[in-house]
Amino acid sequence: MENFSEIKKTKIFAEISEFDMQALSFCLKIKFRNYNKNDTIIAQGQPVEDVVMILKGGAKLENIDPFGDISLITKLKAGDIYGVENGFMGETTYKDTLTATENCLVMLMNRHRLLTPCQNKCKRHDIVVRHLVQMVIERNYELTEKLKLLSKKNIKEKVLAYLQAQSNKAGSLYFDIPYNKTELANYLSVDRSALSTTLSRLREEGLIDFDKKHYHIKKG
Amino acid sequence: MENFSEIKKTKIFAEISEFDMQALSFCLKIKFRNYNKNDTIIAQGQPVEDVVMILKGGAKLENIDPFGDISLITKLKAGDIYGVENGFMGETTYKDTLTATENCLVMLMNRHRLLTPCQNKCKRHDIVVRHLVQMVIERNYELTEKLKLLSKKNIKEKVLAYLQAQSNKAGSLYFDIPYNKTELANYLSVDRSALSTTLSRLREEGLIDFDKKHYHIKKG
DNA sequence: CTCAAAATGTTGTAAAAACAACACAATTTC
DNA sequence: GAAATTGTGTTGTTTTTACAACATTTTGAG
Repeated sequence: MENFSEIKKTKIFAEISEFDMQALSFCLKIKFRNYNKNDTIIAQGQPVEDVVMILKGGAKLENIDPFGDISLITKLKAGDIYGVENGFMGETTYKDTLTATENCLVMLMNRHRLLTPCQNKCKRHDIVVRHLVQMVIERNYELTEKLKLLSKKNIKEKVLAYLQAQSNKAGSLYFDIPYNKTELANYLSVDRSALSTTLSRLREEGLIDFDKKHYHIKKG
Repeated sequence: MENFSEIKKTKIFAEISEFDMQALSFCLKIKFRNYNKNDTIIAQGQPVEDVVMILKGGAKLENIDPFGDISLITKLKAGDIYGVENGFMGETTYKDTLTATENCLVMLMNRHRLLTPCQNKCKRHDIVVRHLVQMVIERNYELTEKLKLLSKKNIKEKVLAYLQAQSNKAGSLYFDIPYNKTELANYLSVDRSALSTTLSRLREEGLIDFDKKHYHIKKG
């Protein structure tokens, strides 16, 4: 089956055999698209048709507010999905913009088919729904974490909380983050130069060290 | 059945008959608790045992960070739940504090039983899970909305975006919000007096009007 | 490898927010 | 209904942040 090797790698479809995937492909009206770096995969305001899954490459999810200000919501990598909430909430248009940050292979699934138990009551479909729920809950968890970050009252606390969370996630005081400085500022909703100053001061104080996307939290 | 009239009013159990609820009660190891105003329903750090649902009354969900700063995440009212994500994510302790803001009747459900399809493959259980998923997705949606608020770069934009969202939700330019000024400041993670100043200026400019928890957005 | 574009750190300045203190209003409690 | 508690608006001060401009470094495309 087309692109099955990539599909197999994703959490949602890992348990599905190629034969079952064949049927599921039909059931979910699966389509594939290729995008080049910087291509728009989904444009905010577009009518909601599909749930999108990144199969290869990466993309950034951004929101543009009425004033034209852009904020980085998160980055998506292979296996990540976008559009389930929109589908479930009965939204008629996408509420964010998804842009390829590198060349991408993307899989589109019909949102109605994905969320409504299929007529055939196929086991495969159930498995997919179960994983989908799991992913939504994980996403929920991440959103809550980010919310706690943005609730901090100054840049220093935001950065430290972010780095601490990343450190915990990595299980080490040495870790890489997915954002460069410009993107991190955007992610934390703070001014880039202010973030730069804060990071420099934290390094000065001996609390952290960093190089490019690599960071180190110095305890004690 | 005990408290069935209250249970019946909630979205999750609305479709369940008293007879089925009887069985479900056993299946989910349902317990009831009464709390007085200001009582702690869940203390942050406590081991996760149950998913909590407010049956009567109201509560506030707050998070206390390592510095001791408290931030208001949201208010819960009858029918709202807390603890599903914790359960699903394999967390061993509750990550937030839930406090009764008025006298409360609360229902506790065993988190394992709630999330794992039951042995009896009972239809009732499936219905509950489906509604649960719906609620998690709605919550996800709300979190995303709040995230967009907190991403705004100044208090004025935060307030206006919040009020706009509430106005949309109510479907009118006249609407009530669930927070008083102090709580709103907390919810938006801004200083109370700064919020007060901003609101006064917005009223001065003729953009909005308000009294207590009642607001009015003046267009054009 | 070369050159253009993007990212980064730094600095000074202006704007915004936090903080603190207070008077007064509203609400709750007994 | 009186007293105590909590909420609100205002003001002045301090701290933090955003903004803008710039020099340098890094990255990426051809």
